[in-house]
Amino acid sequence: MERILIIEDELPMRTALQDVLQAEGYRALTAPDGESGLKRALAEKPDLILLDVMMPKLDGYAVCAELRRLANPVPILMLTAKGQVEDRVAGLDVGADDYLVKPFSTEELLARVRALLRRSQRQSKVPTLLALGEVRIDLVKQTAVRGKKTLHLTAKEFAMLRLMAESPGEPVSRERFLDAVWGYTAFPTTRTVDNHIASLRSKIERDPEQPRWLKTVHGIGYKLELAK
Amino acid sequence: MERILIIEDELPMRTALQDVLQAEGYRALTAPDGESGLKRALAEKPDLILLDVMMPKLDGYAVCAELRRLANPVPILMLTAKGQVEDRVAGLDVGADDYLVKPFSTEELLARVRALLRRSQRQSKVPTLLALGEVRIDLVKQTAVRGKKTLHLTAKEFAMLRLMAESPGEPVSRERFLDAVWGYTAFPTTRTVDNHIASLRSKIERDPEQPRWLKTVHGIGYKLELAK
DNA sequence: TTTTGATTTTACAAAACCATGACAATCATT
DNA sequence: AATGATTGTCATGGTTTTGTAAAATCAAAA
Repeated sequence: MERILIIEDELPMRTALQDVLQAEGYRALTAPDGESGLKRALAEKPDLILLDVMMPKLDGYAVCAELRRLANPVPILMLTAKGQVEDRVAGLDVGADDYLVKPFSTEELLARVRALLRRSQRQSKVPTLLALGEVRIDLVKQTAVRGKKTLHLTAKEFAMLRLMAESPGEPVSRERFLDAVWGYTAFPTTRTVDNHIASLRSKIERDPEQPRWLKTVHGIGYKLELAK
Repeated sequence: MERILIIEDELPMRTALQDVLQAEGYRALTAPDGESGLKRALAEKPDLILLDVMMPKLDGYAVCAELRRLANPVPILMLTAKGQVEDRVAGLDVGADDYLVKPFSTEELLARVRALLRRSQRQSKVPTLLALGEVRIDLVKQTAVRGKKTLHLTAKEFAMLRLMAESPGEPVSRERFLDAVWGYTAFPTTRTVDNHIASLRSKIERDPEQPRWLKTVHGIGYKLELAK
């Protein structure tokens, strides 16, 4: 699940943003001023930054400018006080990706957050086509076929495959499955992961009891073994 | 690399636009007024023009009108001052392709720039005509027929089809529908999307209960399956 | 204003999917 | 081989998601 850093000095606002984002399933990190925010941004590499303009010590422009000076491409959504044109120009100048003028609605915030995250996701490079014997899986279109017969996998199953495909051959722990696939707002037991794995195997393995691709790593979790 | 001509008299705005576009990997050309802008447009044949409305000498409308009079098909994105409705109408009247009301966000700007560039690129490659069995849909003219009978689709329905047709076979989430079709300032429920899909199906599917083209992707959203 | 059509909301049933716990099988270690 | 821990599997009940009709709302045109 995506991690979003909130840099905002006013406590009520900070808390409100945190709540909204967490309720939506994002992991929210916070910093109460520009200085610590900058540090945190560099240390934790969030997927997105919500950045207040008006702050003591280092203001939003300065944080943004410094991140860009360090060639950090993290998407930045600036939160500015009432629409002043200079604000906007200054924001664009220092490299913010989008702007939101206070007061704004929760929905509008979330829509912009989604849009920015989507944009940066599109640039990531995960293999989208898996070839497992005569089974072909398209992780983008979310389709799977065995020869000519289409296999029906569920959204969770695709998400699990996607996670394993990110690091082929490397074991993925049940905890990691839960964090990445289920997010931070749902808490099933690790047993649930096993069930989904079993279901996946019954669909993509020729002999589910002797899996060729979806291997168990005893004491750890599971891994996806690509052609070899 | 696409070349974008910025015709804008205010220096800070011009510079900001230039920076944003260059950061995004476009080549940005500039002109400080309508007269030189028009010359430059004709001389350098940019792939897109950002055109401010309010300018000394030749204003944006005049530039746009003149280009069109010369049968120049370059995509034009008009930049208009805050909420003057006449601006919009007038802009589209003289042949602009899209318009953006100041103040706007970087993300909005880039989204429209991308959309316009995509559209002009696609005009040669991907047909704007969808063939779904005996149903034919023209996404540009916004017309649809089943055999000889014309089907009446609404604006929202065309917009949804267009979004899905951009990435045939790939699932489009309800959030993405809402963000892309409804925008960042209107927030219907995700249920609304379903209703529009149902309506679309009833019009374009032979058997809406067993859709051949407009498929559900459980847990995600919908996708448009083109001929296979 | 009234009309008309589009859009959104609401509500509920149906379908698809998921989580859980029990127990069996397997594994790693002694 | 015995033991304790881990994993596989199944049935079951519950939850979420989706389809769709009907009502409410909205907006533009007449």
